[in-house]
Amino acid sequence: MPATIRDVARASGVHISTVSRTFSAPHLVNPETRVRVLACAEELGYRPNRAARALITGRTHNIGLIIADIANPFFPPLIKAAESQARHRDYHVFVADTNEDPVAEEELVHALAKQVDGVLLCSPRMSNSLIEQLSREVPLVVINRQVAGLPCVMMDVGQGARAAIEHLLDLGHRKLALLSGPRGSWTSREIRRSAVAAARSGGAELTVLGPNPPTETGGAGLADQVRRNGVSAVLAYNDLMAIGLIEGLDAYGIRVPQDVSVVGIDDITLSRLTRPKLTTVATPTSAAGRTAVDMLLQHDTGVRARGVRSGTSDDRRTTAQVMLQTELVIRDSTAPATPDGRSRSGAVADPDPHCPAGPGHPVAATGGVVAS
Amino acid sequence: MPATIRDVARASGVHISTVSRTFSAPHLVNPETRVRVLACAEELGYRPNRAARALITGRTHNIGLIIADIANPFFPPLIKAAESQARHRDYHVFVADTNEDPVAEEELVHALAKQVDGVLLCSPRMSNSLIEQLSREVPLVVINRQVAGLPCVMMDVGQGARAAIEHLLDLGHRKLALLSGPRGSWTSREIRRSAVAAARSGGAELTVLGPNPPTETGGAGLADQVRRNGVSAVLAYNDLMAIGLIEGLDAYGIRVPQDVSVVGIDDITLSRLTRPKLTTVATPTSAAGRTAVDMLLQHDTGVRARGVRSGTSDDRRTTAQVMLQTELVIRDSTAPATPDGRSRSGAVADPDPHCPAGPGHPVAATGGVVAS
DNA sequence: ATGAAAGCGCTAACAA
DNA sequence: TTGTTAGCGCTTTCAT
Repeated sequence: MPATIRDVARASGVHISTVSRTFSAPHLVNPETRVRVLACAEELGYRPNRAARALITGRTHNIGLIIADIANPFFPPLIKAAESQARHRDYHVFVADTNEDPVAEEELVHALAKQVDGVLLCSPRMSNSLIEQLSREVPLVVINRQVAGLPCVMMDVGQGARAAIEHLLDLGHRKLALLSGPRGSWTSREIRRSAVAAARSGGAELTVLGPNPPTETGGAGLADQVRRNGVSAVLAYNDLMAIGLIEGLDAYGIRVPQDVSVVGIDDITLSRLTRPKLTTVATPTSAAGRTAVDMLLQHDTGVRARGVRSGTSDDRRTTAQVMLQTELVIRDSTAPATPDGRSRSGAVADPDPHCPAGPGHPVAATGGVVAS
Repeated sequence: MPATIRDVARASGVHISTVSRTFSAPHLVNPETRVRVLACAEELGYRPNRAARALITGRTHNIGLIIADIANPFFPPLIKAAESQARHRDYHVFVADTNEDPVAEEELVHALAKQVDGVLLCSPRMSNSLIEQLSREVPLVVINRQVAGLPCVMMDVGQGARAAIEHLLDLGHRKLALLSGPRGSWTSREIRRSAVAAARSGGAELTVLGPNPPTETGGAGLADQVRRNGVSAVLAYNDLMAIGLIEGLDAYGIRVPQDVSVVGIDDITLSRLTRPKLTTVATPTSAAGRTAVDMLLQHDTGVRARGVRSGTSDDRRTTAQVMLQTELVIRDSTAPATPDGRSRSGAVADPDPHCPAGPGHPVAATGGVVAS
């Protein structure tokens, strides 16, 4: 039986409202009284019931985090950073997994709406209009997607994809392929747009393969197509697909980077641990998680004034949109093309395998506001 | 302004208690009325406020999941499985990360207690007595640890470690090392106990190195010690450390498995993707997550009878303890020892790298009750 | 089958 | 500075 505010009031000989103030507005209570109340509360192990408090204040001190696939190694660092940041601000986090299913996404927002002060929508697959509509039910911050009028945290994968393509171009590759991501993914569209443009302006040919599930299996399954297309270099939607592709190519006896160069996106931990180590576009996922929480909580004064059911919700937060920088990290899965269109094995392809881990590749996390 | 029960009552011309019944006890309401109420609710987008409901029923329909480190690839599959299972049963999940800190663990349980119907404690680092004490504040299910009198979900790492050591013994290794895990880890103690016993009964020498942080870095940092100890085979607390160790050894020019054999524990996705592919003890993490949720919710009738503040909480759940099976998965990081005490490179060390993925290694997830 | 009324734990005017 | 009172959204006796 957890102690209630009444137990504490009784024990310390004051009215419950005094106990309430002791916790939510300490400066309004006599220091001596406060000490006594605090002592009794401590004694009884009393903790304010947040749900009861929320009922009247309108602030739950909870947030929701809706994730496309928790088991995808791209997300855990983001979840970790978001949870950590939220807890620093005394918020708890509901985490929910949609399995990349747009319908589950919507249902989850509805279900969570009443229990949270806001929801972080991470890599949503639903339509823009639906997202806008849901944002009228509960404050939303969108991660990995741009939605007009809503606060968004994006990573500049467009710039990253361009850098990746240009790197491949520099290495002499002229016949490229792009492994695109899931249908409905903003990130995938950005990558595609940027990659196509970069290839064109570089006078190279780029074949788009997809859409595909953003998994290792998704990548492995494309090995045959990549082989038959006769491309010498591939950019994948993410590291998982890139690694899957490398495995798949390996099964055909095609070596990376000697025969084909492969670039991933994300720089998940895994990408430093496979052989060859993956050349990839690092995305600042932890920073994205932190930033999204900050944006959500920024204007969360809560205080839905008692009884005031304003028809005009003019408490619209300033809908900043933040674009986080990405950075190309060159490792061992890319090498110069040979005249016949294949990669050439050489120094770049086989760096000293005995050199220690090295200083690592820093990830730029500087955010620049691109809209407001 | 979300619609409340009163709005629905007004719209459908009934009393709020009828609306309430429509949702929580539909059979008690006239079918025609029910249809009308439901229609109005739908129209208004009404959803019962779970927090308000919890205030009176005592059931929040939330659970807490406390994780040692979300970014450790061991946990995401467990989180995913737990969240999925919880949602199937109409529960939402708070996820919190302790960063392996026992103090954070305790604070988190307190903070979450009022908002959840129970907490899953995953790989807790705090003391048994504290866990028992906390379990009087909120129902607990302990994962990856055995605590007398409490429901626990364990994975049989003891048996796994024994199988791993025996595998190494079979390969002819006689000078072994164990990389132990974090201080306070039940899993680490079990592994150690079992590995020491297995080595002894096999007449082999086993050096225990640790405790260590359960990370890649933790493993890499031990390469020098492993080298100087002149062991020919190593069992690591987990795959991350094993992979880190392999990297670290590589920096010294020591090859795995030719010079040293390495076995991990967990079978995280990563372990199939590194070179060499890691020999490891597969632990059924998804099954553990599902099972833990089931155990927590099994007897969750909730209904803390109104006003009845029973001093004797005799609603103690049956405290079953479940031990999930593990399985040794032999891949490419182990090879026969040579007479001089090093591994010999050979067929086992270098299997056909071009053979496709293969059927994969199934993970036994059959749970056997070992106590009640 | 439905309504009336009390109350879960708490906060926030308002009074004193 | 403290107490009084009303009530957040909901469920649950108890009547009717």
